[in-house]
Amino acid sequence: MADAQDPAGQGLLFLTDEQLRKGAEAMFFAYRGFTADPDRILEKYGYGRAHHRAIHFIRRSPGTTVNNLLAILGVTKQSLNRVLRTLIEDGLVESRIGARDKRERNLFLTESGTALEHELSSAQRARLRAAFLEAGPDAVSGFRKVLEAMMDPELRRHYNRTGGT
Amino acid sequence: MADAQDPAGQGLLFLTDEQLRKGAEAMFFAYRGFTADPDRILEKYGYGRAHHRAIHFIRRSPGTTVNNLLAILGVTKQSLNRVLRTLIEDGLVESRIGARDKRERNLFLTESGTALEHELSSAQRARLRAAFLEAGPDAVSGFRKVLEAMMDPELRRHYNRTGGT
DNA sequence: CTTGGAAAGTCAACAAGGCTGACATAAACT
DNA sequence: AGTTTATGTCAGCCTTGTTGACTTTCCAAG
Repeated sequence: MADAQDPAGQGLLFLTDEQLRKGAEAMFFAYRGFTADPDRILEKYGYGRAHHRAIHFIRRSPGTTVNNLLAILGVTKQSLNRVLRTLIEDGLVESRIGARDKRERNLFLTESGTALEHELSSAQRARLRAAFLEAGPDAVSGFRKVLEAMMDPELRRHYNRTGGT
Repeated sequence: MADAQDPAGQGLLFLTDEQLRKGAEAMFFAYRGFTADPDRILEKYGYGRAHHRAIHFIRRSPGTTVNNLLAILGVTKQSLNRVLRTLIEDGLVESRIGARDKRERNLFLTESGTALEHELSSAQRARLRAAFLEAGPDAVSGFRKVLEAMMDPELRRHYNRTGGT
């Protein structure tokens, strides 16, 4: 029954139900580790993961609009707005009325917003750097390949819309 | 500045800040895809991700105790208890008083609990299977290696406590 | 120039699922 | 007998998600 996915038994052992379940658990446990360090930092400031996500994507695309952020984050505008409002009130994010289209708001990190972004991403990158080093470049390439294949097509577009070679 | 992490410029390009940020986004977008299918199924039954996690780990270790589940899931007993109570009331999970230690409760999936577990894990495995196939066995190996390196040591123990070769 | 619709913001209400703290019970251990 | 452990439960709080209704601003087409 372990070979239900591989009746011929030749080389598809990485697709057995057991291997797939194991992959699912790997995602679950790894994601916990992935968010653990930023979560601890956010708590100091009274923020949550939602604030982190907003800050991250504003840094990635300075001047991005609320609508664009909504598409990336996949939440409702009311939910995002609540988070954004506190960040603006606290002076971490600046919302400028659009130049071309004045209905739009262009979002930027302020100096202190940039500082928090850096604190958060430093911690997260440290964790990833250690994992990447331990696993090695080939493993990292595979990691990226599998994760990309796991994304919804629409999100995959957003993922590929950025820089890194 | 792209090479701040690789002053020598020789072969550590996968550790640049840009690559690490990209890896972080990969985790974020992929996790969204990873949970999307089960989330849709859970909604049909009025459950959430918390129920899925409980069901998953009870199936993985039938007869597991509440305490063990708490350690794996990393939530408070009040939070887990709320989820567990609904699953027991709905007849998806059975809670038997421990044989050796009568303070403990041993948790099992009932027939209908097993059915829901199967529906959830089927959807999740289908997504993973497609991703694994697209990426190939070597990529999958790297995927697993990086994710394992990303876990907190304590969770890594739980991860390695199970079966799959 | 008016009107239709898109972009954004706001208010209210609600739910899931985290959390803390306090307390109850039963069983096991010392 | 007294303490510790495992579990359950009540009450209350927070974050972050949801829906629905409504307003304001403003672009663009008729």
